[in-house]
Amino acid sequence: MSMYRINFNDFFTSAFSVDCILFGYSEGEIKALLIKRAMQPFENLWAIPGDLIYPDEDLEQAAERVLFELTGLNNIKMHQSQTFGKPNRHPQGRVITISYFALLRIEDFEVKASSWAGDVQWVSLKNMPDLAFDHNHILASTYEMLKLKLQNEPICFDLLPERFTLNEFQQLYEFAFEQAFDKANFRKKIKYIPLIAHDEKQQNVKHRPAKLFSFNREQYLLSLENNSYTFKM
Amino acid sequence: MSMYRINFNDFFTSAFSVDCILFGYSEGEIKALLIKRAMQPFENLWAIPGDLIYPDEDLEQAAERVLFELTGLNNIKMHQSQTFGKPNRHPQGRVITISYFALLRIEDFEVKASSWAGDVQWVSLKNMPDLAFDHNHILASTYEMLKLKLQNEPICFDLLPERFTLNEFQQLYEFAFEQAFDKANFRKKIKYIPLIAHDEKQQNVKHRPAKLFSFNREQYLLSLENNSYTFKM
DNA sequence: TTTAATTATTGTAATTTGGACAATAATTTA
DNA sequence: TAAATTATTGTCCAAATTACAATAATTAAA
Repeated sequence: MSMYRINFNDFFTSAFSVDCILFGYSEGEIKALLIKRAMQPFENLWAIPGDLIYPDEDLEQAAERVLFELTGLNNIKMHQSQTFGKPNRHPQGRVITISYFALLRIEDFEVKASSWAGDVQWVSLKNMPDLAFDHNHILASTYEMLKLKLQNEPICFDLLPERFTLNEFQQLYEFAFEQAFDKANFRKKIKYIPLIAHDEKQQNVKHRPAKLFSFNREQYLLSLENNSYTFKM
Repeated sequence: MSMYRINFNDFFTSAFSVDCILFGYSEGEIKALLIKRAMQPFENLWAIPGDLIYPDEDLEQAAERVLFELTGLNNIKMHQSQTFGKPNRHPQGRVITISYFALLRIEDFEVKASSWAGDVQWVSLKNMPDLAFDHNHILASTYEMLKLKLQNEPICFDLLPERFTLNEFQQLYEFAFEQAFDKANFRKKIKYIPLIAHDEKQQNVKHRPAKLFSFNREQYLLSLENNSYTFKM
């Protein structure tokens, strides 16, 4: 919670806000973290966590603060996506909003509604209700950006558990790109991605357990410097 | 020139601005259109054309208006890139700026400094002076975005002349990606890009003239609908 | 008019990648 | 112990990529 909460009108007639889109992956689906607004306007509607930026605050800092205040998520490094500023997107005045996003492992974090958030929940992108403001638009457009990044940067490993099976890895891409891949060919495709093969195996499955892998980030960063490998899916 | 020009202080203590980055290509180099500021702050420094957004104005509309007011360029469709908002990036108060960019053929447009722009000029990215505000940073970061788009969308044809040789086409990519390609292999790479081969040939060269091509945008758009081809370099 | 110089354009052969599909391996459960 | 299930590896063929060579068209100089 911030030290002070200034009145809406103190932001004059124009104001900036940040909207913080958290993407997670569980049960074979990509989900976004939403809050239920316990405040006018759009009271009781689900929304992307977001709020106004203080006049002396850096954008990225604001994104982290707002996310923490509403959901309890702390120290999440956010990436800027796009800025939305239709003159009437906010019913109470001119508010231009800068959207930020981050990816995380749902099971690694605990979320807790606070401040004016009445509830917090992970919602599957395939099952999105009508959201407050232009948040459906913001979310859809940021998801497109996520999919683009999934093809060109190894951010998939921020969504997968720290140790994953090659099948889980494949399923994430099948979900995002809405198409099935051949198992054998998928393994060839990822041949050069630096992975660590562990001795450990999948637990509690009713069939041959798969080997667990993790992403070798150190080696990846090295290869970036060398220009010896560029991630591509 | 707009109908009215409100005082800087009328934008309260916080304001939005747009910065309009125009990329062009000539003499084998990618260039950006800059203005010389005839106004404080940073008077006489070169800068990206940009100005404050009116409180009731759409962002994209603002970008087009500002570009026109400062450079005379009319009806240029701009694409959003990123938003910059460090609290002290503007010496006279809090200004968050949303950067937009567009590509055009330098020889197809005439630019003319007006409003508070003292001069306008195309400047090679390889030879960029110190710019006003954080404009070097904004420009560099938008150029990165341009390079990404050059790989995934056929925007190269917005930079090339309407009719171009395959070599000019190749040189544009060699400039952007700072690497040489094999001529024969480049032609294989672009095999599926829908081009129209004209009977016309290059003029005034001291050697065998190359055939001229143009981009078949209609066919490209059709193939987008069919999902029969996706541009990739 | 011929020839050298220069660049455009096309071709070839070896290698690598990609996709379809089959075979084998390891595990659980009945 | 066998059936079921999924993991993992292999094979074959087509397509793309790479390096490099050959040929074609034009200008300019001899």
